[in-house]
Amino acid sequence: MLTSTVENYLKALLMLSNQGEKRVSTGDLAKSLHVTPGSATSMIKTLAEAGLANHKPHYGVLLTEEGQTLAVHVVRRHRIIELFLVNILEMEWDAVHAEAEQLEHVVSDDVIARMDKLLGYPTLDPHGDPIPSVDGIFIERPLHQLSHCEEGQRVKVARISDQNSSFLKFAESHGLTPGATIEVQRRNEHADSITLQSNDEEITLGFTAANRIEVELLT
Amino acid sequence: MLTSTVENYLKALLMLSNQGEKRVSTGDLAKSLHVTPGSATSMIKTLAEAGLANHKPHYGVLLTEEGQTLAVHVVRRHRIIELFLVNILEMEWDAVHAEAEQLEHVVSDDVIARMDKLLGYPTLDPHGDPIPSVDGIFIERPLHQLSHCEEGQRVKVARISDQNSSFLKFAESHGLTPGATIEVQRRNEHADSITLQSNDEEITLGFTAANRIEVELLT
DNA sequence: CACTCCTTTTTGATTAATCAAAAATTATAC
DNA sequence: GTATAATTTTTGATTAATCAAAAAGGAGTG
Repeated sequence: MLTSTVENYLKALLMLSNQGEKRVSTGDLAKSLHVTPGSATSMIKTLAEAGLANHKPHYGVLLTEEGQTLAVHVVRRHRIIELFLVNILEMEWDAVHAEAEQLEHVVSDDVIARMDKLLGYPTLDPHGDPIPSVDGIFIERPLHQLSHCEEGQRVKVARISDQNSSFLKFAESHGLTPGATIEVQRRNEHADSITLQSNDEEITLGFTAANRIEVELLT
Repeated sequence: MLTSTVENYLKALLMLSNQGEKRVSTGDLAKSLHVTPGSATSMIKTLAEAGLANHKPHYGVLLTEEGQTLAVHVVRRHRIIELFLVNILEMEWDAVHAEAEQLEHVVSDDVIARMDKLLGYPTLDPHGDPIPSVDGIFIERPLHQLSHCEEGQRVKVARISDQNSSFLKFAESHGLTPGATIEVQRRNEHADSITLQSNDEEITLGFTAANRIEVELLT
């Protein structure tokens, strides 16, 4: 069996490579896992020896087919657990990421299958991220970044791609949760900001924050 | 935070000492955790240095107040998780022990509190073992060992004190689950066996097996 | 008291994961 | 085409947990 640490490296590699599209640098990997570059290098070697990654020294790493499959399964476990914690145990959506981070490494496939069933075979987690199927298929929707929307555009919030608890709390407090409908009032390139109508309040977000909110365009 | 390994040693010490009644020998501890005596000795030292256990070299270990409190909390987590897996996720009662063994080390107190609430603040786990309260109180019932019951005695199964999956499967298949009512038909000291009427079948158990079944006497 | 037996402790090695700091490599600049 | 900067890799140490095997300790027997 894989250690939690190995699973975390696999998951990070999956994310940083954009599901295997591009090579990942040692430095980026190290940063994303909060370890030193030396630690990343040595784990990369371990993964390569185990046939889970492909390493060209000084030119980055990429998961092998096998590594990618394992990584996708960790992501699947993570997202099913998150939804379970929110829907069944009624946890706050900003707290479940940290909890799932721990559970994903120890929960058996049997338990995941039962959670999946109890949840009605969901396809999206509480943050709007797709839940890969058992055979590792991601169903990606064609989404747009809120930061790129034009004035007057009405949109449906589809996904918050930031797991930071305080950002999630902030988003929720302004009605920016998956499923919510909002309208872009104004955008100001110079001020680097976009103003939205959400429920009956008006909020202005910087582009960096608006970047983390993905939407579906309406009408 | 404590490592899973430390938590497992604490739990084993709690059990082997009969909730702190008697000192535990290094050998017994090692055996119960499937490690060599040397490993046990070195962990005992670690626990003693951390103030979680009291070690008299060559004369056994005992948990300190602090160690005992921590151990009881691990047991509480374990048993709530077991009941959750059976009642909410509908797992088989013989499979939940192994799963809970993993989960007990990573599930947060918040999740345990939510499971506890969802289950209706239960006091017994699926095997009839008491679930300690948040403040560490065990409610022990006055139970009898089935092996000591007399002929003609009608009893209610209260607890199966064996977590072995195949034994649990066997017990269940003969109706020997907590809550079931059975009657002692015969006991035979020489044959080391006891014969029971359970549902509409008759089964004979050796005393060793009957020892693991605890009961409440009826009428 | 000495001898043996059994248990416990100690010692030295190993594995996974990490870090800090030194060395090597690649990329960039002039 | 050498020097400089940035990144990556290597090296050597550390920590937690373990094992195998050697050494030490306690208990019972004669």
